[in-house]
Amino acid sequence: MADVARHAGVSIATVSRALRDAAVAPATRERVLRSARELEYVTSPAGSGLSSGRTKTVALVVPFAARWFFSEVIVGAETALREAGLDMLLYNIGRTDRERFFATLPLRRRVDAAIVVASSLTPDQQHQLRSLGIPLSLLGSRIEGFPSVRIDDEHAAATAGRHLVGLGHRRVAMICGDPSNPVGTATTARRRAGFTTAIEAAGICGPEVVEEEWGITGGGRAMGRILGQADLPTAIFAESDEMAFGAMHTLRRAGIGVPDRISVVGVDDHELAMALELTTVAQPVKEQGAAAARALLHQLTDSIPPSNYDRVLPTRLVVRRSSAPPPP
Amino acid sequence: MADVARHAGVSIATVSRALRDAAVAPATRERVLRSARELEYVTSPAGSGLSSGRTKTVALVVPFAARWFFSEVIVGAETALREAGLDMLLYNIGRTDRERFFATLPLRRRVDAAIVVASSLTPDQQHQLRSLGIPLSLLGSRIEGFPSVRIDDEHAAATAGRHLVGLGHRRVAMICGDPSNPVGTATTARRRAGFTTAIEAAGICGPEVVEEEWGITGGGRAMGRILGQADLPTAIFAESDEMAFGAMHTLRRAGIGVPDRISVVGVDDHELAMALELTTVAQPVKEQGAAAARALLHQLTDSIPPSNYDRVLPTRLVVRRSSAPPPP
DNA sequence: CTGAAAGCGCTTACAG
DNA sequence: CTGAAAGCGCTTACAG
Repeated sequence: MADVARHAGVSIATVSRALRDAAVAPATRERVLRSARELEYVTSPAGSGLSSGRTKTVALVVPFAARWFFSEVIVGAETALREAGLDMLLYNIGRTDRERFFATLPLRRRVDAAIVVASSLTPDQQHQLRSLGIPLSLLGSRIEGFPSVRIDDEHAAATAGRHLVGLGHRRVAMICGDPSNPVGTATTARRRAGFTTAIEAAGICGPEVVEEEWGITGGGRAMGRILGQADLPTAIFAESDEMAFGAMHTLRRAGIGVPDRISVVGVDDHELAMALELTTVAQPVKEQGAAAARALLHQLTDSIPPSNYDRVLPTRLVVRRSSAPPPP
Repeated sequence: MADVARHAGVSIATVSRALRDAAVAPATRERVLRSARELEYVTSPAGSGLSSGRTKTVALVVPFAARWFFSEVIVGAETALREAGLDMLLYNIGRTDRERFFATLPLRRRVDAAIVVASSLTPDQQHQLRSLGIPLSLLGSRIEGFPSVRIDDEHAAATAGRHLVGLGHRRVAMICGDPSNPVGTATTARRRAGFTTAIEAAGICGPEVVEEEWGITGGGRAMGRILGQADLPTAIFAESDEMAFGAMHTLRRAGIGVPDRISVVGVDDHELAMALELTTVAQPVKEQGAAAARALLHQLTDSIPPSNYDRVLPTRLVVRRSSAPPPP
C-alpha cells in the first residue's frame, strides 16, 4: 500500500480511501486505482481486518456436506456471498464433532456473520451461537431470536399426504430418519406431524411410521421392515427423496411393482427423482442458501438485526409415475 | 491478550509463546493457559496473521460443488484440514466465473495454501496459480510442477472395458460429458482413451462415443441418441455413474432390459449405484480430498515443495446386476 | 479533499 | 526462560 501511495504521489490514507468508496477527488481516485493496478496491489485481509474489525468472511455450518440438500445449500450460499465480495468458510460439522465445535466455536473473531444449517439446536448451542455477537441466519428451521430461511415442512408433508389420500389410498406408511440422531430431528418431527394430520383429516387412521438411519440404505431397510409385516400399505411417504430411493430399491428387489402395488412419494426433488420417476414435494434448496446469505448481507450493511426475519419458501408437488391409485 | 498477560502476571510476548509451542517454563505456560481459559481468550486471526504472515486457512477450489464427486472431495478435505486446525475457504468456481476467478485470484494474501480440483488447467491458469507463491495441490489430474492426487483414469476405464469384453460384448458404446465445456475435458479424454484401448485390444473395433452435457439428464439424452440408431450396442460404458443413471432411465422408459439386452457400467460408485444395481469402477473420493489436504500440510510444515508428489489412489471394479453377458 | 498519526492484536528477532 | 520494542498492513478519527 505504501508502494501504491508513493507511485500515485498521495498518502496511504488516501490510497485506503480510494480503494474503497470513501470520499476522494475523482482525479485522485483515478490515479490511485491506476497505480494499484500497475503494481498489482491486493489489499491484505489481515491488515484490513485488524484495523477495521471486519473480516469480509462468512461461515457456513452444515451437518452433512455431501448430502444432496446441503450440497445445494452450499452452492446457493457460496454464489450469493461471492457475488457480494465475501469469502465463505465451510464447516462440515456432523454428529461427531458437533459438541466440540459449539464449545470452542472456531468462528470467534474469524467471521463477520454465519449461516447455520440445522433443523434443531439445543438451548446451549443457541446460547453459544448468540454469544458470538455476529449476525446469524438459520436455515432449515425456525428458532426464536434467529432470522431464518426454510420451507414449511408440515405443509410439504401434508401435501404429500393429501395427494395419496386423493388417489384413494387408505393404508399408508411413512419412512423417517433415525430420531436418535439429534441432527435433523425437528425436520423429521414436523414432516411426520404434517403427514399424519393430513392422513387423519381424511378419516384414515394414522400412518405407521418406520424409523431407520437417514439415507438411501436406511430407506431400503425401513421398506424391508414394512414388507415383513402381514398387512402391507398401498403407499409410502418418505421423509426425503434419498430415503424414497432406498425404499424403491427394496421394492424392486422384492418384485413389488411401483406404483402398481405400492406408491412412493418423497420430499426434495433431488436431481435423480426425475430419472427414477419419483413423485415428490419439491423444495427450492439453492434458493434457501441464497436467501440465507442475503439475510446476512442485509444485517451486515443495514446493521439492523432482523431477529424476526422468517422467510418461508414455497414447495410444490411434482407428480411422476411412482404414485397412482391403489390396486383394487 | 494484554488482559491475559496482566491476569497471568507476564508479558504479552510470553502469552503469545505459551499459547503456541514456543519455549516457555512449564509453570509459566500453565499459568498463562489457565488465565486464557478463565478470560475465554481467543487469538485474533487478523492480529496473528498480520504479524506472522500465516492465515491458518486453506482454499478449496471446485468447479461444481453439488455434484457427487466434488461434494465428497469437500467432505474429505474439510475433515482433514479441520483436524489440523486449519479453516477452509470454499470457492465454487464453475464454468461461468472461472476466468474472472483466475484473473483476480481472490486467494491472494488470503490463504496459506490451496487445493485445486480440476481435470485441466490452461497454461495461463497454471501460471496464475503458481504466481500465488503458496503450496498447492491439484486433485483429479496430473500437471507438471503441481503436487497431485488422483486416480488412474485410463486404467479405471480400461477395467470397465475388459469387464465388458470378458462378458462377451462385441458392440459397445461410451457416453461422455460434453467436451465443449472446458472443465473436465482431460478426465473425459483419459477415460475415453483407456476404454477404447481396452476394447481394441480385444480385437473389437473402437466404441462409438456419444457426447452430451455432463450429468443425469445428459446421460439420458446420450442414451436416447444411441437408441435412435439401427445397430444397437449390447453394452454402454458411461464416464460417470451419474451419466449411467441417466442412461438407465432412458433404457427403462424405452422398455429395454438392463442387463438382458444392454449392459451398463459407470465410474465412481456413487451412493445410489448400489440402489440402482449399477456395475461401476469405484474410486475413493473422500480419500482423495483428504490426501490432497495432507499433501498441503506436509508442504506447510516441512516447507519442502514436493512438486513431484503424485499420489495415485486405487480403483476397483464393483460388479452388480447392470452388467451381464450380451443376449445370444 | 487530504495527510499525519494512532492503533487494531499479534509475532519475533534482540537483549538479557 | 522472559521482556521491551519494532513492525506486520491496514483504517479511521482528527486536523486542516
